[in-house]
Amino acid sequence: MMSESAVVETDAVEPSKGARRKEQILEAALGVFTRRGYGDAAMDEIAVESATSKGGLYFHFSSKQALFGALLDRAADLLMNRLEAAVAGETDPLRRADAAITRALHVFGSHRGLARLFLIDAHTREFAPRLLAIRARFADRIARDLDEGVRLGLIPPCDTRLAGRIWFGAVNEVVVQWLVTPGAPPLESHYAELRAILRRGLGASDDSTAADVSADAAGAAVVGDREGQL
Amino acid sequence: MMSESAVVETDAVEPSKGARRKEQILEAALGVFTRRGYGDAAMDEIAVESATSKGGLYFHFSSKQALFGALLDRAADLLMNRLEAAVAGETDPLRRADAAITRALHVFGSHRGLARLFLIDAHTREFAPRLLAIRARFADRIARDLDEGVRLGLIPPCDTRLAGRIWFGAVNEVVVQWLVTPGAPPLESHYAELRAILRRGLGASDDSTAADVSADAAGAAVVGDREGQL
Amino acid sequence: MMSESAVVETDAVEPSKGARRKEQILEAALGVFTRRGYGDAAMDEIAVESATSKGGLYFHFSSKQALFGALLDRAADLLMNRLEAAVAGETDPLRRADAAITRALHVFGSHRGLARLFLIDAHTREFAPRLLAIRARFADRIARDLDEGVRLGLIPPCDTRLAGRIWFGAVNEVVVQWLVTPGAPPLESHYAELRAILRRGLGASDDSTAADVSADAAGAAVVGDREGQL
Amino acid sequence: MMSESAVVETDAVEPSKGARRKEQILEAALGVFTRRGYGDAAMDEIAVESATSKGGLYFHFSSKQALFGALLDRAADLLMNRLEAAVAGETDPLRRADAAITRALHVFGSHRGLARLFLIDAHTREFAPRLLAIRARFADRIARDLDEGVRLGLIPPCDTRLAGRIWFGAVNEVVVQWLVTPGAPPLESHYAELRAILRRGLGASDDSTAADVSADAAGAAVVGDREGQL
DNA sequence: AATGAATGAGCGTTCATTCAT
DNA sequence: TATGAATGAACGCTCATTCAT
Repeated sequence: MMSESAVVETDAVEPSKGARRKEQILEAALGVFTRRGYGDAAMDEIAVESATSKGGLYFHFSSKQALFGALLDRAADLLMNRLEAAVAGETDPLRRADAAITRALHVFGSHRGLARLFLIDAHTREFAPRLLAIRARFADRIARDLDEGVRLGLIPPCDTRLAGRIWFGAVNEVVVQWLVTPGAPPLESHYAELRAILRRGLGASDDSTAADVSADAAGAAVVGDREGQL
Repeated sequence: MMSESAVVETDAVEPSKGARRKEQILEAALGVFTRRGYGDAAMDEIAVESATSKGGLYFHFSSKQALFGALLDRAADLLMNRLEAAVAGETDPLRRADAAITRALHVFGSHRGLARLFLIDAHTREFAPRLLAIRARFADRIARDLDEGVRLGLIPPCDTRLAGRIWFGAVNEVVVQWLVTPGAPPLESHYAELRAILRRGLGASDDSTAADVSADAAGAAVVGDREGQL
Repeated sequence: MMSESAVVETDAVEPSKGARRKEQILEAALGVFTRRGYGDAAMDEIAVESATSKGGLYFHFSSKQALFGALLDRAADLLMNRLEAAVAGETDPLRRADAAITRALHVFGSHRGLARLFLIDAHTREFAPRLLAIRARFADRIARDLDEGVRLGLIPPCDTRLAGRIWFGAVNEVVVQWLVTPGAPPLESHYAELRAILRRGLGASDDSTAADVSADAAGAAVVGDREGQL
Repeated sequence: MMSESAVVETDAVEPSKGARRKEQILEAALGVFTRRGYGDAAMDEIAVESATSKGGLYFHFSSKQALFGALLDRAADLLMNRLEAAVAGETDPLRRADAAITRALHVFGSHRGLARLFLIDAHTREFAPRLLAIRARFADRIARDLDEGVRLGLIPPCDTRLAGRIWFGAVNEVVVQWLVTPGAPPLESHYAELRAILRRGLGASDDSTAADVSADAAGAAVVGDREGQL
């Protein structure tokens, strides 16, 4: 309906043909990297899958590494935007942190490919700095809210940076286990308890009325497991 | 016949020349995989480093993958032995779980290469099942103690498997961040707070008299950063 | 008919826009071929340097080879014009030959890039015939004067074609050595002795009053080392 | 007969299989480089022609450049050995220089491929230093004898290094013209006059009794145009 | 006339694996 | 057992050339 064209126009006034091509390539690349892992992904396959040519790939991206990097950056931006959006509706700092984590779980849960990219494939010498930055952004996002929580007396003082990392690590591991376990129950089934454990770990009271992601997921286009899509 | 018992002996008493050769190769392989990552490690280099030949490598291990797998298994066994040893001295289940985690941190902290291998490089399609099993062993180790803690009323009932994963994830992330951050403060500086957060997360009282790693590090042969050694 | 004279005009009066474009491209091409050598010169770079596009290049020249060929021809014409001009002022045949060689040394000496192009890069199967023709023109130029010298009894009869080649070869080698020797003394420092050796080789008396290049260099626009310019 | 095994043993006691392989490759490489020029020669073709595999090529030579370089070095050594041998029989310095040049003409004349390699293909940025060194060796060889000639008063003093270059350049050009001219008369037909011109150029008397190459070519295995052979 | 995105054959190089010795 | 020369498929990347606009 109306909202559809509205959404399209949000991004830019009709993406140029060049931009669309680039998008095509990124999409194909996500698929191939996801399926094969960085090392085993062949530019040839990405070329075929994106219905272009090897030369075309190199016209738009200067190298395999650059292509993967672009994918990573784009995914990071998107993820952070999602988190910011999820957090925007909350004022209580702990509930903001909650919301960020829950949304992250949610996004990864509906995008296995993205999750693989981020949490597994990117762990290579050459992408370490980029990945480090991304993880830092996430941990900061959490730590900032926790700091605020400390300031308001909601939780006792602690090393909030470390706590942010712990939270990220916990989410990460839960997602990775779920990623590599075929037939595992949906990620959602762990939301509540994960959240509770993390909150309690910081000495906050367990808040069972916490933000419900499935409620505010309005624009989040989460349809099952749409691989290769963000 | 004769040869069979001979083969059996290789495992325990007087390592045969063949077993020693295998050991030599595994040691060299650990070094190379550690330095270069799985993908960039060359069999050539392992051959040179183990003072054998490429043919020799393939006599003892059927493929690069098999070699890496063997390394992973061996390292996992050693790691778990360390954890069991650390845990053996404790009777209180929570302190046992504590001790396991602290020892894990400790081992990784003194063996960056090993940590990379386990926590990063092994994340490839082909090693997923093996890695999964290893992580499960670790999470189980924790979960078993937590179950006992619940049984004894030390902590309220909870999904202890999930908790195990959370603990592992937290440790994992803290170690990885430390791995990729040059000049980071020693891992030890985070022991206390990490432990506290995790314990509190399960509703246990903060136990400041918890097992001290530096005390039970007796057999831990932690000399600087002896890469390529367990 | 009409169009013919029009075409002719492009060569002399008011260069059409198209001809100017072609000139632009040839100039850029000279620079790039000179800098990189034929094999490593990229059409892309020539396109950028000539402020055109790849398509534009191919509109004016059917292929890379054709472009290089055109360059070679143009350069040859220019070089020969220079030689003819240098020779024009002399009536004594031996001094004419002298002048041609000296001027050649001079032109190459002030245009290293041109020298590379002619004396080195053009030695490829595909340009062999063109290059052969150019060398032949030069050798002929010399041989013609030598023939005249023989006719006048200035030198004893000899194989003047061979002598022309020898003279060219000597010049060539002296220039090439100078090209590839960084910090070599200026080419000029070898003029006198080279000339003497060549003349004597044909049994001519050494003529120390021979044409002085610096004197007749009037129109030779030798400003430092203006690569990419003739 | 007898002499055959004797010849084989001259070089070394039965060339090892590895050395033979290397020889095989060098021979094939000479053929391909000669036929296609350095830039257009494909390692694939060399592999096929040497009845090995691409991997085999790279086992013996670390790169295409290295392979070409080895060829160049080997050829240079052989050429210089030939020249030294030709020179050995002469005591008169001018006749020594004569002999060197005549032999060079002779060797090139019977090995077009070698000539191409040396005088044409090697003129690339990357081989410039190597080539320079080789040319310098040749020019030195000549210059040394000329110096001696000056010392003995056979020729008046002159810049013998320059003279060496001139001689080399003359030979070079005569050979190159012959190389690229199909159906040209044999190089030999120019020996006498070339020699005379060069000698006279230095003020030496024309010595028509000079060393005759065809006479001392005894062990030189010059059979028509045996390309790909040294 | 001119543009520049797109093509695709081809390149040099690598490396896990094999096998005659 | 052990060696190391040999293999060959596969890879990332380049670049002259084409063509819709």
